[in-house]
Amino acid sequence: MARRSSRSTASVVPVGRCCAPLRDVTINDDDASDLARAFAALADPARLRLLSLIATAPSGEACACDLIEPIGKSQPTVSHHLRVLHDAGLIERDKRGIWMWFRANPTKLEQLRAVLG
Amino acid sequence: MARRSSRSTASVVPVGRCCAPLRDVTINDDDASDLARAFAALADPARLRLLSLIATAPSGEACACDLIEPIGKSQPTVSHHLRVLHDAGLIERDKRGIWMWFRANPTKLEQLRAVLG
DNA sequence: TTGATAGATTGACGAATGTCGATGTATGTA
DNA sequence: TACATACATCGACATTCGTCAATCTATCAA
Repeated sequence: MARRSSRSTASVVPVGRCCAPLRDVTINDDDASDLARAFAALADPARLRLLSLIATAPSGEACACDLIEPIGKSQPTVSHHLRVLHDAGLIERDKRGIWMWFRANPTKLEQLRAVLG
Repeated sequence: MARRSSRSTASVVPVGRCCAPLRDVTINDDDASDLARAFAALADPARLRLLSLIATAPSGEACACDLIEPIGKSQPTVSHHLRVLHDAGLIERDKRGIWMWFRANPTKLEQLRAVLG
């Protein structure tokens, strides 16, 4: 689901292209690299907590300002992790006024689920 | 960390304990660390290919001897990656004669799927 | 314009990771 | 016994990663 603004909030990793379940077809090298990047974004406790905090937010989105304290790391560190999640396509972001709002990208999550299926 | 193996085939990370879907309940720090370790095992192209090669093997299992050439890395490197997958609980292993046989652990894969759901 | 606030970026650092050659350890065979 | 094979472990190295203090940029209000 895309964004087409020029200051794009586009993610670095394409969403929804790859792949069949790992057990169905042997994955090739390129797809493996793309997928590995996505899983790498999930390979950190702080990022899993961020994703969970965002995904469980009542409105479906969370402001960065509300994510720093529960994570217990510095603002630059949280900003870095949010960037990694965004680059991996796992979250989308939207600046409104001074605040940056984040929401989970269910399409990407479903893609990863499919690979493990 | 490295419980310097006895001969146990037990995985380091417990299987099937954690967790509810990330979007249902905000994950706590301990569960996030466990999960991050599992996803870290998937965060490398060589390991994803190994897992896929094993999971797509006609008999459901693959010998290490047949995994080195398709990965295109040295024998110690492949051995290392197989160990990481095993420690994460993603594959099981079984030594028969001279050969070490590996198969995917569907329970662990399903656990990770559930977290992303 | 000035000041305050939210968040991103930079630069530096130690820790963790991927890789391979060399070597060690089982297992099977002659 | 001696030797070959399959795999694991060790030691070393370059690269990547997580982290924070300092700094920069954008937005809004007075």
